[in-house]
Amino acid sequence: MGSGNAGPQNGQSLQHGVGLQTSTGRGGTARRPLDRKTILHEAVRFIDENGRDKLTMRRLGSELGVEAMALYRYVPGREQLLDGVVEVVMKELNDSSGAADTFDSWQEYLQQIAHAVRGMATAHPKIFPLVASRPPAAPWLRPPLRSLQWVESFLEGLDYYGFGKDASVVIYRAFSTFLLGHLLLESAMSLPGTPEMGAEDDIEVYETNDLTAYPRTLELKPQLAREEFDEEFEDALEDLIDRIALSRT
Amino acid sequence: MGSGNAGPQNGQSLQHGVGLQTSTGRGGTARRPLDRKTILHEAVRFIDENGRDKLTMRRLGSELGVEAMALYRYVPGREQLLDGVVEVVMKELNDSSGAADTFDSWQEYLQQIAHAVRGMATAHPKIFPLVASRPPAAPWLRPPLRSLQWVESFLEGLDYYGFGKDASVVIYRAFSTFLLGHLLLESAMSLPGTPEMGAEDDIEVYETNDLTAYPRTLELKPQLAREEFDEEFEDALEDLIDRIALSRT
DNA sequence: ACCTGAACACCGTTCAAGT
DNA sequence: ACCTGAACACCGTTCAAGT
Repeated sequence: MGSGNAGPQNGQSLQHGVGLQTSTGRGGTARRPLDRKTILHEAVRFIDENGRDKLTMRRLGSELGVEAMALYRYVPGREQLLDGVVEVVMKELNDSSGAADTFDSWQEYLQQIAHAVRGMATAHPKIFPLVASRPPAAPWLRPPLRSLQWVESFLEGLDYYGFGKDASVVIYRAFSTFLLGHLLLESAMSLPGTPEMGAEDDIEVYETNDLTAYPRTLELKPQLAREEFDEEFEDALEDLIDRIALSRT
Repeated sequence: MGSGNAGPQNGQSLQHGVGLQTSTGRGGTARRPLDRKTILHEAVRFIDENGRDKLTMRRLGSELGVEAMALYRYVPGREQLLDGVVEVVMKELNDSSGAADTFDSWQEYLQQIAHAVRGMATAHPKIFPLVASRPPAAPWLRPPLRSLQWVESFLEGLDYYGFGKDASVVIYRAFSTFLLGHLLLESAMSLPGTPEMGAEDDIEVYETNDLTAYPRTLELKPQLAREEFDEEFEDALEDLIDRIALSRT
């Protein structure tokens, strides 16, 4: 093991050949126009792949074939860039939701809404926490349902199915917390898990957290470990819809 | 105060502690022992006050009266420091929960549990998102209920009140998503809100997001804006407990 | 034993300057 | 009009050196 090696091994696996852009070759130079939309979409792609913390003005620039400073012409700063990322996925969500009047019942409508939001969360598990926790533009917009357009369309749908105004507000709130809880949990659980141990001595051990001090947890570990997010989501969604139906009187 | 001697004492076991102790440092006491616990508690205090993004190894060090590098003797790095912060507040939560057998019914027991977790979230609104979204140590621990000790004690309580193993797992999961949804929402909404506009000309305006394109949202804005988190939490908690009662058969 | 100085490889952001 | 070089004030982290 460590001979007097002076070379510092940094624990990062960065620097694998990325750049295929940067002019060179390709007779046409093919410089993308580089507008705000291009930047935001690249940012979404990058976070999907590498996670929020790896997104850096400099790295995003190089991914687009420009220096970081060029981005400031289109985006005021890193924070607003992240806001823009949230905007992009919310727009995807808006576009993926069907019109209210294409369903046979309000139950089906709400089901479809919920599934559309879940689709966004599972398509972008590393972005969903941003949707969930960035401060909303208006204080009465609740994460993760935080776009005016989305809320307007939702209220429209509820109106179409005959829900009154008070009921609509209650439903919007119940939906928000329901979706936030389930989807954030699902996003969080789908992510890597703490990347410990850089040393290459031990490999095993790990999995066993020494649960001997926690007998009940140990006993239930197999059941706790079997996650059925699909089923859990569907069951809880049905529950929620049933409760709404009951309160409709 | 003394100072009969003239001339600067050179060498000498420097107890001086004079000097740069930045602002918030307690004036009097000389050098704190600086162990892991001290560091973690200071980190909690700092995030409570300034938020996660402002917490920096260098700033935390200066808050404790040392250079940043001194922290690395007690904490492996910034990420693990944040993990430690989560540990600290989870320990507070464990200590604040009463023993299961001090309640008259399982309903009361669950109520108390839920309120204890909510207490943690509202005491540390800037830390709760960390509790909610850091990858859990074991993949079958769900945020925000992510400490082995907590889960063990919870399972113990459910056992005490006669819940079977399967029911306990179901309840643990339902509780997780319930608490995650409600408390994360509450934390997120209690935070500053996007700090736009640095100009000091107008104050008003702002509030009106030009909702003319969103008539239904505009109409419901007053009701949407009136947040009653207490009531909402209590109502939803009762609902959850009622559902558990029903499934108990 | 515990802490610091100095150094390295990064950051976000600004601004004058290039084309 | 759009981009870059250079610079500034920060970061996390390592390591040899101080006491």
